[in-house]
Amino acid sequence: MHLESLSIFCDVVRRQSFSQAAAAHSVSQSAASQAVRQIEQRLGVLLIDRSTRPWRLTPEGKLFFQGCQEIVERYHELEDAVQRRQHPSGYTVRVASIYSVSLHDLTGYVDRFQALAPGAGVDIAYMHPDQVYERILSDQSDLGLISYAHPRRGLTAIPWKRQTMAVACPPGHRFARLAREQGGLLPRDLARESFVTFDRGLPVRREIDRFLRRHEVDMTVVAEFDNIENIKQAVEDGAGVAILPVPTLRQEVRRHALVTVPFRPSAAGAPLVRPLSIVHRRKRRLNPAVTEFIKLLCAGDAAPEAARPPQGAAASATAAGEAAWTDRPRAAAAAD
Amino acid sequence: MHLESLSIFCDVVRRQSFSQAAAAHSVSQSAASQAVRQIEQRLGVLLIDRSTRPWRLTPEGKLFFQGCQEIVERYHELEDAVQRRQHPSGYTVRVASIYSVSLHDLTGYVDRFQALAPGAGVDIAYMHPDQVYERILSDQSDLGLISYAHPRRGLTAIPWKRQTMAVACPPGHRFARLAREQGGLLPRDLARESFVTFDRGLPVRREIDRFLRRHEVDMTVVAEFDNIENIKQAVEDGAGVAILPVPTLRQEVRRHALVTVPFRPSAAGAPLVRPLSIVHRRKRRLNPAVTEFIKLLCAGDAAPEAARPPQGAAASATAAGEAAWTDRPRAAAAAD
DNA sequence: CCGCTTGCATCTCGTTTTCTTATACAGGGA
DNA sequence: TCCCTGTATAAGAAAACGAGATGCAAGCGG
Repeated sequence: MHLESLSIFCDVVRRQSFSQAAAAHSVSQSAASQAVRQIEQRLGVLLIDRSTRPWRLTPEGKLFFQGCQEIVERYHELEDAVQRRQHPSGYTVRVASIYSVSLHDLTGYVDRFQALAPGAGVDIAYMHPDQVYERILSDQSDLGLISYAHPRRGLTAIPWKRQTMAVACPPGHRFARLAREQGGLLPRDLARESFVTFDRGLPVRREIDRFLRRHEVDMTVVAEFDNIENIKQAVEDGAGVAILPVPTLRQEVRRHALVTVPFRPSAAGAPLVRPLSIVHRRKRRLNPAVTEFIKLLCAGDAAPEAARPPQGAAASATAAGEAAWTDRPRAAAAAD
Repeated sequence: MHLESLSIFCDVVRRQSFSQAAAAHSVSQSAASQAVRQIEQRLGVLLIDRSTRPWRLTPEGKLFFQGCQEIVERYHELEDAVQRRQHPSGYTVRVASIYSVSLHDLTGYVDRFQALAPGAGVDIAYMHPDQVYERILSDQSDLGLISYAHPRRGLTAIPWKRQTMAVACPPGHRFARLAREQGGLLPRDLARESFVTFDRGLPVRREIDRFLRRHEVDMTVVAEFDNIENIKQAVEDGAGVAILPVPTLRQEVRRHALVTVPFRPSAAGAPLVRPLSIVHRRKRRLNPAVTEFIKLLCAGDAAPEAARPPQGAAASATAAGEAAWTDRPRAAAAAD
């Protein structure tokens, strides 16, 4: 019997819901249903009486639930204990991040983490997204922070943040006035504007293009770069405007080198966001310190459940290019 | 994590041997090795230090072993408890058996079982082997007793007995004297003898033919039946001799209707035996009462471990047509 | 009273995992 | 040194798993 199945069963009972338990375990409702059924079949005992609505635990179900709960918990504690023994004092969580997750975003978490777990440390390294994947797979880092996570053999991604994207332009640009006067601009205001953007083939570029196409806006691409820094530089130099994640513009805005102009909520479709994900090696139990750090990262954020929104349940948040995933053979690398 | 893997790990530790633990769990040595490795990989911790010989548990391994042992045991108890609650008092073990497993073989076990588990009962039904399979698969019986068990989707077989086969002939037959004077006969004594045997296509027939071929004996087949009773009748009627499992001849020998003439241990190859197996539905946890009954059946018999002998380990017992199996798509039905 | 929504079960099918067989490799004993 | 025993590893096959689609039944709002 799979311990994960037992855990799902416990969750189903606690939440009185298959679908919620499924979501909590990042599997489809179907999988949760099958997991419980499998237990029942193996035991030859009905644990949940589905004839009544809402369903109830059978007496056997109650008994099994109580035992199960303890067994699952004990096992998790055992794993913790074994792993902690290996790293007796503190453990340094090794994080590999893409450049464009600003230091600023992370230092807060790191401080809180070190306060919370004295003796533990966090070691953050910034690098190209391809390198992030590599470091995770080669076990040089525990966690990776990337944007537009895409399935890769042996990796699991947890949705983290969704950064709103806005237009960036020099302070003297006519858009800057628009921002002040109207509080933002509409996509069609961008028509025929000079545009500095990402390389074709990057997921973020595809998202932006899709957005512009949806709003039937035609911009004039004057430059393409494979990273945000170059784009910002080009915009500062007056090459044109860009569409970038707001948090990545903090520095430039503060020193008045650039201005961010948000989109005004428009009728057509979802706003433009850049999804950031936490990735880690799949099928591997994370060190307690690492788990703690992930919890911290996710706490107070949009996605507290480290879950994929599968099937019917909560499939809304997924705008276009992004969804939580747990590896799956495909291709291409994202850089931005 | 699979509880079965944890259980295997515990067994590996207890027996200080991967191969023995594998055998005890009816899997290949390879599978046991992989199971342990999988646990280690998931934990990211080495549990067994293989650099020394014999290998030893690492400190983490010791810790994990202790916890594991308890968790596995607790889970088994939980399953027991849940199943027992469903059948509060006694449970009747429903056995489906082929005709030729004599009542005599079983009554002893049944008595012992009822003494051991008061309140429990055993319900034995005799039928054609095809029906035995059917009853197991349709959950009308808990256990089946069959000969020459062959893989079937959804069934698991446990080797039970290996019945020695001998020549059966009328008391007046010349073989009867041979038996008295020489204590048995050699395969070649059978040459050109009139032979009553099983239908072609039955596994038992194939085994017998193989045996005769190995000893280069050519018999004259005078009649073929698909069941033992008819064969015995024909032999009693003087149609010829037959080769049958000794225990199935008990009645006829006692009332001096037939004589069994054993084969004298001859040089060439294995003796002729009929393997009997206990089959049950696969992937299904057996009721405690059923487990108990199986234990009883196997106790004091040749195959105390309910195990297949895979790979290097203990592959000896398997003569020719038989091996323990856990389903596997093939075809054909056995009757005898 | 009826169509709609919600929640779970079931089916199918592609993917992943797991297992077996075959083989390599390392220590220990003759 | 060579064989024998015990474990690891590789490759291919088989089984299990899980997602998505669909079915179905019960509550719910009009």
